[in-house]
This record gives sequence, C-alpha cells and structure tokens, in this order.
Amino acid sequence: MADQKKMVEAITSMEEDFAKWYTDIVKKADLIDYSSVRGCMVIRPYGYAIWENIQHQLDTRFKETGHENVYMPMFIPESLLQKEKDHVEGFAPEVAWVTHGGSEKLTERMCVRPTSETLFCEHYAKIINSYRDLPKLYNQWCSVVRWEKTTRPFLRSCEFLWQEGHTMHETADEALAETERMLNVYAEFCETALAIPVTKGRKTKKEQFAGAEATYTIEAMMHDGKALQSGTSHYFGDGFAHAFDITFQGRDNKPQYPHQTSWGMSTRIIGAIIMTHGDDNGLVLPPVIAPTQLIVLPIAQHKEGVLDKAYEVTERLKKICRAKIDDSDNSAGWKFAEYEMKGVPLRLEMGPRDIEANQCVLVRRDNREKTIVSLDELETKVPELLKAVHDGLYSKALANRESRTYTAVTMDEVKELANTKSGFIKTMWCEDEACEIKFKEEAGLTSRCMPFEQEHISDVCPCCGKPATKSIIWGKAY
RNA sequence: CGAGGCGUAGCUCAGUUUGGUAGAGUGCCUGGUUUGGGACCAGGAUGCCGCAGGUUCGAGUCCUGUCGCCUCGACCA
Repeated sequence: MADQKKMVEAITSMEEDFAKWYTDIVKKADLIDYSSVRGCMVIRPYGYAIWENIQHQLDTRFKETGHENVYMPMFIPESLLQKEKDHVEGFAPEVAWVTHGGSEKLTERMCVRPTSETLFCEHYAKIINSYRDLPKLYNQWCSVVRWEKTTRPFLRSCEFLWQEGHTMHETADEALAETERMLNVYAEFCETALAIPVTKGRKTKKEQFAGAEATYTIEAMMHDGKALQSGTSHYFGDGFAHAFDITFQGRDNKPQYPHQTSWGMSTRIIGAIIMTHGDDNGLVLPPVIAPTQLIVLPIAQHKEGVLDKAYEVTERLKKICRAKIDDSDNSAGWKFAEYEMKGVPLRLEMGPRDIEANQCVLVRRDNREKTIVSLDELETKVPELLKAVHDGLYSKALANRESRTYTAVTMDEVKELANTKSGFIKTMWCEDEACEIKFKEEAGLTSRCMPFEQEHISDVCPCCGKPATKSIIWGKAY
C-alpha cells in the first residue's frame, strides 16, 4: 500500500489538477523539454518517435490518395502575405518578422510562415496553365511559427510541426470533394491509429480559417470534457486564385480560376493522445503509434538462464512488433512504473518460475489485465493483445465522450449545463452570429462544429427563439 | 496583453521575513547485498543562488532594472 501511494505521487492526479497532470506527463514521459526560446519546446527522442510514427501513418494515406510531398521556403515576403485580405488580417497579429539579413536591413521584411497558402499560390500561378495540369495535389511537412501569447507543450507552442496539404482543382465540386475526402482521412486516422473518436462537422463562419469559404473539422473530447480541434480541412473556392492571379485554360478554351483546398494536422495531436488516453500512472499510447509496443522485463534476471531466455523471446517478438528489452539493473518495480509512465501498451514479465513452465505474463497498459501466455503462442497472442489495447482505449474514450455529451433546448438549460458540467452541449441554432456570440458571453461556450450527422433537437434557436436551421455542438476548447 | 506564482546542485525544493562559512531529499559515480509493483548498506562527486547594476566591511537574502518559465483569463491550430 505504501508503495502504491508512492507511485501515484510521482505525477499529479488528473482529478486534482488536470493541467498540472498534463505538464507532469509531457516532462516525466520524456516527451519534451523546455528551451530558452520563448514558447518553443525541445521535442525529445521519445516524443519525436511518436511524431515519426504519426507522420508515417498519415504520409502513407496521403500518398495512397495521390498526393506528392514538396517543400516551400520558410520566409514569406510581406507583399506576398498581403495579397489576400482576409488571410493577412487573420494571421498578421501573430507572425514573426525578419527585418535584417546579417547587419543589413532588408528592403522588404519577411515573415516566418504561419501557414503556406501564399507560397503555394505563388508557385501554382506559375505551373498551372491548362486544365490538363489539374488537379495539383501537394503536401508539405514542415514547421510553422505563430507568436502565441500563451503557450503549452504540444497544444499551443510558438513553433510547431505539422503537415499542410494544398490542392488545386478544375471545379468547385472536385475541390469540395477533396476537402471532405481529407477530413475523412484524418477522422479514419484518429480512430484506427490513435483510438480517438472524433466528430466530423463544419465550423461556423466565425470560427473558420482566415480566407476560407468553408472549414471542416474533426473535434475530439479530452478526458476532462474539453474539446480539441484535431484536424481541419478548408475549402477556399477561387478566392486565392483571384488574389494571386492563378488561371488555366479550360476545356472550353477559356481562362478559368481553379478551386483550392488546404488541410492540416499538427503535433497538437500528440496533446490529444495524452489527454484522451493518459491516466494517473502516466502516458497511455495507442499501439499503432507507440515507439515501443512491448517491453520485455526479465524478473530476477541475475538467475541462471533468465536473461538468455528473455533475449531470445525479445528477438522473436521484434519480428512481429516494436519490442524492446530492459535488462538494466533497476528493480522490477521501478521498471513497471517507468514503462507505465511512458505508456508502453504491453509489458511482458518473465521470471524463473515462468521459464520453467514455458510461459510468460503479458500485462495490458490500459487496464493492467494480466494474461499468462505459453511461450509457444506469443506470435498469435501479442498481436491479439495489441489490438485489444487499441479497442479498449477507443471504447473508453468513446464512453467518456458519450457520458459528457448533453442536449439543451433553452438558454437556461445551456447555462446550467455550462456551469455544472464539462463536455459537449448539443443544441439547435439559427446560424446568426449574434447568437453564437451570446453563447460565449453568457455561457462561456464556443461553437465546436455543426456535425455532418445533423439531428433534430428542437424547432427554435435557444438564444433568439427564431426557427433553427442547424444542430450544433458547443464546448470549452483547448 | 492583463492577474498571480516561480528562477538556489541533474531534478524537486528549503534558506530571503531579521544581510555574516551554500543546505536537504532525490538522482548521479564506486563497491557490496537485492530483484514478481518505484530495494538496502557503505563511501564519493556536484553550485557565477537567472542576468545586470546599486546599497553595504560583507548580498542567495535589501533596492533598481532586465530576461525567462509556469498557471489562470482575453486571442488562436
């Protein structure tokens, strides 16, 4: 009992202080370190390995859907950034400016990209001439800089890693289809790779991307009931094309403007993983992206034959999953706690008694369930258990979201829920921005999205009483 | 950008009120005993007290400035 107490003291309990629990985890699971650069973090090997697995998963999906990777400059001349009015208004307050090259003042200052629409557009203007050049399906992996006032590791940092897809299409329908297709890729990725259930929907005008005609989003709910926008996909129409003078000769032999999309997912998603699956013993990683999927822990490893057998088992497991052994001389208890902190999905314990019985103990990270497995069956049991951990994480996250999703018909109900509960509140809405602002002022809620799966909750907008046209989800967001 | 908190050993922090030899726990190194839920014994190394000025015989401690980090708000992926 005394030992158990010691374990949970290692990090702040999530019930006690969720924000502190979060920062404890990112530090103690060795995901990041702070740096001397304001609002920027060092992503350490274990954190970066998670990102690399995410990159691999996403990049494979992008390639499968016909996209190509490119790289754009990290600087954007001020004149280029200013070409599209809404866009520059949206981003200007948070860009970093480069004013000098060496000791010489630049004739035109340049910003460090906060996003790369303008650079892609400048390039597209040069290379798109005919409808035969379309579609252009480009993506880039890079970092961007936004001068945030308040920063938190992964969730909001001044520099963050992401991918940004930028595509150009012959018709509006094609571009809209692309926007939805990539949102679906993100949603499928979140659910099958990260075990995070997401709600797909459209952002309100107020919340949509600067310069976009429509923004689609996947919204995830964190363990504490707060929402996290986890990926976005934007439809731009031909607005940027006009601003950047991108035209092509159409099938009718006349000049036309192409229709554009962009879509992005960032290292913020690592924050979503932590806050969706983590618990008071530390990080819990979904098996698909866990850098180590299984850790082999020899018990009483000084005893004759234990280490040899453990090495042998590790080599076998390396062929079917990302397996590692910890043969350091730390105590077994220390190792248990360590790999739980790091969120390794499966632990394999093997001591002299097991070896004698030709078996080992497999322990799931998500629920600590122990299974005794014959060493002859490892190759079938390990993949089964990894799948079981994934499914367990998904259903737990889904259950949390379901239990924290409420519906409200009147504004009083909305305020009551906002004050007493943490989660999603579903209502109807008249689509008037004035009402959206009142939700913020009176209940502290922002709109998360108008879900693709619309439902009928009531006939009128809770705020103004006028006929409602959409069902919408409200919440408090990270 | 507003409000609050904090910068002292690798880490967590005490010491600041009342100026007077730089501290603890943990981690680290050596050796030994241990090992199925964060082990134990013995020995050892570790400091520009964030930075810059000032007051003083003397500053981790007082004063001024400055930089940074954390938390909560307002704004954003």
